[in-house]
Amino acid sequence: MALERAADRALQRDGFRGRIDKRQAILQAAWTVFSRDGYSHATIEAIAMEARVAKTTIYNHFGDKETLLRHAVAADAERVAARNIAAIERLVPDRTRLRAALEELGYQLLRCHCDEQSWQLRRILVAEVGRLPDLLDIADQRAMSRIVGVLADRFARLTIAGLLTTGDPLLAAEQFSALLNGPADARSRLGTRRISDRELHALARDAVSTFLQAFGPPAREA
Amino acid sequence: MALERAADRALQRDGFRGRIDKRQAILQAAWTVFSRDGYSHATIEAIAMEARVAKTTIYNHFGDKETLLRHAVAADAERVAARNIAAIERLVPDRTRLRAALEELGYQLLRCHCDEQSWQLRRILVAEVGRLPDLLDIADQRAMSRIVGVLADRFARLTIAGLLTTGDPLLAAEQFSALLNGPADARSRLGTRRISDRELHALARDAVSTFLQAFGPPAREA
Amino acid sequence: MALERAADRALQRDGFRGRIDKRQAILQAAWTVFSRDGYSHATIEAIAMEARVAKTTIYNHFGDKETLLRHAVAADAERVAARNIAAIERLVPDRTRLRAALEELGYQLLRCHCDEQSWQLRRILVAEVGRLPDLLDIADQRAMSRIVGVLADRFARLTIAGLLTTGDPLLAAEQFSALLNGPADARSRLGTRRISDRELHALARDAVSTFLQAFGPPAREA
Amino acid sequence: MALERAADRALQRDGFRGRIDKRQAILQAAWTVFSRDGYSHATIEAIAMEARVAKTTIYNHFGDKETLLRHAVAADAERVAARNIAAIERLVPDRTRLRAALEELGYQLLRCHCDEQSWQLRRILVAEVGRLPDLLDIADQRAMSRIVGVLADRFARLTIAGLLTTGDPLLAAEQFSALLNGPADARSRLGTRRISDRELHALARDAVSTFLQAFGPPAREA
DNA sequence: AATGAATGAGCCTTCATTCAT
DNA sequence: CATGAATGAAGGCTCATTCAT
Repeated sequence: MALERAADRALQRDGFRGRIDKRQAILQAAWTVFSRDGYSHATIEAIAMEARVAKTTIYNHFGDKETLLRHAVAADAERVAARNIAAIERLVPDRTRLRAALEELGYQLLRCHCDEQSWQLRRILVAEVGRLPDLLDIADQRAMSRIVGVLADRFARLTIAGLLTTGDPLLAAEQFSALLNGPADARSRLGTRRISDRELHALARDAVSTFLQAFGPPAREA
Repeated sequence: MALERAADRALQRDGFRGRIDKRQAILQAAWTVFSRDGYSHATIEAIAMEARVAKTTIYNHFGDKETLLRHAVAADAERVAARNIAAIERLVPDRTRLRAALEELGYQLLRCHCDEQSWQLRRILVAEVGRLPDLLDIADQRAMSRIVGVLADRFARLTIAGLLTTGDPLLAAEQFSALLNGPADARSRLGTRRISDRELHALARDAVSTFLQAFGPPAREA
Repeated sequence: MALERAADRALQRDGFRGRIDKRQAILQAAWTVFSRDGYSHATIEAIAMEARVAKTTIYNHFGDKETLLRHAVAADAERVAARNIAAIERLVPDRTRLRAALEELGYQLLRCHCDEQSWQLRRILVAEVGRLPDLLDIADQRAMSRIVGVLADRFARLTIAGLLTTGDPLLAAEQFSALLNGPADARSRLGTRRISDRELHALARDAVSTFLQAFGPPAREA
Repeated sequence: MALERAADRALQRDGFRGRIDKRQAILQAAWTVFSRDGYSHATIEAIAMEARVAKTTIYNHFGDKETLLRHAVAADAERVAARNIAAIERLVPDRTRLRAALEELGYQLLRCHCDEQSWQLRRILVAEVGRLPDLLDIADQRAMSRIVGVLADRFARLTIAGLLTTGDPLLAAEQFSALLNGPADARSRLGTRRISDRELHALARDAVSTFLQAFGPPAREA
């Protein structure tokens, strides 16, 4: 809400040093610091320095640390969602190379999932969900739910097109995600270890393989 | 190591400045507080009060907050692992009701997974893995790895018995877990919402269903 | 360096959470407390109270206790040096009453040396030089060295004027100081006991007497 | 006082590991730690470890930290005094090489004065004299006063023997010490820097030179 | 709206000291 | 007497937050 107010004056004058918009700078800096240090260890001062802004300015814009976190999380969730959805929407229903297409999609989703930024978002969510439960709402409605939703849509269309056999596209979408992310989480040691591209491809292949045996096209694919 | 020293005097009277088993009391209290408040928000003082002990006593036993966390995590991981493994080992290879048995196993694992204690352990791990990477090692080697390992063993036996078709039992175990936990995580809103028993059963059924289509017995079971 | 920033607003009103010149107030309070209690026994809280300032303000200005000590020592060394040098510069080369003039100088230097403030500075230096060796540099270059240097200059001029016979004016200055301070230190029990003015005069006389026999004017004074 | 009680049983039985006497071990350890870390930074625990003794044992023997310090200081003062006095007593009244003998004495006294242990004793005295004034009495009556006293005696004898001209041997002794130690203190940066033997000899020569011009034999020695 | 200075609450940790055996 | 465990009282330092300009 307050997030937009600033956008309007994003182009206004502003004395000295060229600057995009303080509010934006703060949000970026906040995310940088929050995701680097975790919410509790992050300090407003660090964020202020990163944003080249006085501490008080942050308070003027966001009121307090929690609110700042909420805004930062919202912004990041948006970014994360955008990347995931873009990947999903590249999935074309092509009868002849369904498996390849799904594998490519799986790979792309895994890349998003294993990205540092994604991990950091999840880390903060998990860490703070006890104290700040609404954080999850924010992130969920901007990223998680939307992503699975879009994926389910795709699967529904593929089902209609006779390429998949999903009684419940949403369930299929959830399981597709789970088959991708579950093993990846284990292998990346909660995002601590980088997973090579080759490994990612392998993970995608395994997931798709299982997925297709359960939800593959009606007749063939025994 | 030093963890056992205390056990010896576990039976003493309580005396004035009693001693029963302070170490154990501290460990329990630590876990209570850590998992309730998160590592950073937890204070040694709160733990001391919870354990009915002087703050310094904690330092005498564990040195510092981090070390205390490590010990507490280790202890809890042990508990979590025990419960999971017990559930797995109850899985009997019975040809006629394989599906029912797997569903029961899935349900039990889900109950473990969705248990508050489990969630708290995971929360702390995820939250602090950046700053304290060895925490993951501790938990992984005491719980996560062991659990998947035992599960894989089971699947291997079932494969040999001709009840499953798993080329790579470890992969099967990972995917089985993923199919269970992934959807559960989403539905429980990262452990924030309790999932009803009925829901858990449903989740188990869905997971097993997909699982069996991929890894079911060779001939039958279309 | 940062020491001056505050000077600029030295004239402001006092306001509610006044500001007059906190930095200066802190420095003074710090010296009061440090020299009263010694570095280790002094607490930041005591200093804060003495300066009527919040503890944090001290940290904002000086970063930590050590740095605060360094600044306080520097400030005090400056004061001590000023007094000593002023005394030395009052020494006029007068042929007829050289002895009287030297005795007066000796007396003045002893007064400086035996002053509480001087003793406190020395106490802290000696006590902490092990842990904080650079303290000595600070004090030395602001007080000790300068003082002996100025004294040596004076003696050099007197030598040129034929009033003294100092092959090495610096040595003469050092020995002059030593003859004054050494006995004074013993008599004052490391600054614990006040020495009466009569005693100080006597000490000066003894020192000058010995000094002149070694460095007195060329011809006479066998 | 309590110091002697233990000495009596120094040879008694004592269970286990061969040991000289716990009390003695504690005293040594105390001095080691006190002089290494300074009184405030020294911890009873460190002393206990150094002495291979339980903390409580220290309390059994000495009651509290201050008392322990007093005893340790007393013991060390004794040691320091012994070394100094030994040096002084080696001074023989020899007409033909008085200067050489004095220089040798000066050199020996400087070595004592500049010794680490001496500095540490002085450091602690100076640091704590405010809070624990009786420390000075202890050290003074066991070391400082005795040393100057013995030196004054020597000078008195030399005066009677016609080798020196000291109206007040005590003054002469004090000034002799001052001429030695004053410059040495400056050059050693309060005991921080080691002074080479050559330098020490030079310092002794300078001191003796001035000293003899003031207190040399009656007629000769211009 | 932006800033520099100041604040108060609190946290981790240390240490001299005391119990109970 | 010696010991291991436990304690209470601080102390240094950090941080979110607020004034006053």
